[in-house]
Amino acid sequence: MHKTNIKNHIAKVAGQLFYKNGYNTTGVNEIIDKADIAKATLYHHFRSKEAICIIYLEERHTNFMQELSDYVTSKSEGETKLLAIFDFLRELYRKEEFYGCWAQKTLGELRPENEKIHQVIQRQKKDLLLFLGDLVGENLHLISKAEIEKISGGLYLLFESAITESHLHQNDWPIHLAKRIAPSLFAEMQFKA
Amino acid sequence: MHKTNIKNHIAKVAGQLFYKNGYNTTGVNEIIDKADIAKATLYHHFRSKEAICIIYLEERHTNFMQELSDYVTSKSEGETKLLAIFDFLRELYRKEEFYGCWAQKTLGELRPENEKIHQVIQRQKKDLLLFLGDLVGENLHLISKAEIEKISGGLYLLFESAITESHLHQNDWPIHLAKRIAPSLFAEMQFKA
DNA sequence: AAGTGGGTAGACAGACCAGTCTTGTTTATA
DNA sequence: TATAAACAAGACTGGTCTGTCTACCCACTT
Repeated sequence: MHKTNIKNHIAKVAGQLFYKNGYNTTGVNEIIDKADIAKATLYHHFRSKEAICIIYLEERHTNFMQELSDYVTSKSEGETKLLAIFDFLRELYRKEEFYGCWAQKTLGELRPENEKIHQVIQRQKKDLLLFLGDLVGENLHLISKAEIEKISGGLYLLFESAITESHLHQNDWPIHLAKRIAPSLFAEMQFKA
Repeated sequence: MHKTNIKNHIAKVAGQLFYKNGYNTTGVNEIIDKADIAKATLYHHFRSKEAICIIYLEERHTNFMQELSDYVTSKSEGETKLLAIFDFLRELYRKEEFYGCWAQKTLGELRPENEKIHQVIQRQKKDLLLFLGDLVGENLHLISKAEIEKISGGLYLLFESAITESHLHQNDWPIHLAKRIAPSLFAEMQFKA
């Protein structure tokens, strides 16, 4: 273990455990065991378990958005680029250690009075929605903002359930189906480029 | 408290707590406090906390499917009936005590090795999928089974994310949007009746 | 050579967890 | 009226939880 970046190391290990086993069922003792550090070290770097959770959520989100963005950027303009978001999901699904949407999982575990994390997750999903809005705007000849919102919102709904349902059913048919029906969202639209 | 149906009473109270606050963060002590019963009574009726959880999931599901079925039955044939599933969701959303999908919430809290509950939830979602398949078959003139599966699968994906996302965003736009884009799934199909 | 800061190990506190058990009360029914 | 089942109240077991604390180590700088 290189001491250069223990904080990152803790966050990474904790994140893997949170994602796989859930936030509540993962104890700090399990984290320090797996990370091979002392408890005092953990609490030297993080104020609380919840603080680790927030770092975990933000790290995953940043990473996910970056990778998604990189992935679609490499695809050719137009319909291909829009539908590539589902190919990205399929690759994500195929990776070992896929357990659905980390944000939804975490959200479901918290009591409603925990508003801090709820807000973090809401903001992240709005991020995704904005990203899809831009993507639609850049790849379709649309007249109104309303149409962009309708189409990107539709992609968003399909995208989200593709993640969740493929995990639930332990099968990637929701991802393929989402990709297959997505084109009907912009059937009468013209593609750019 | 009428002694006639204490088991149902316990399941109901526990279910409310599980749904609102999460399975793991709800302790049996909280359940017996809120249900106003003794701990021995709880364990007289249920083998374990997990047993209550399974009853809770099954009760919710049965109830939900029955109400959904009743709701759509009352609507006129064709497109109206298919889209009524989203109106049903909107009413569900408006009710107090809406916290998204109980099954997804519960699933996200469990460690992957807990297969029993995972299977229960998988079966329930397949139930819903079958119900939608029947509904589509009865209300659209379709030629192939493949088309029924595509359309009902699409409705399923929209339906599921409408529930989840309306809770996440604390707003019912996902439900309205899902209803609005659903018709593009069967745009070129002919409605029966 | 002394001091400083990030790390280790692990005991500890105080709360809570699921589940068991004992004791006694109420209720229904035979 | 006798009996058994359902329920109440809560002590108790053995364990886990988050978070704090002490005490020590070691590598670095000054």
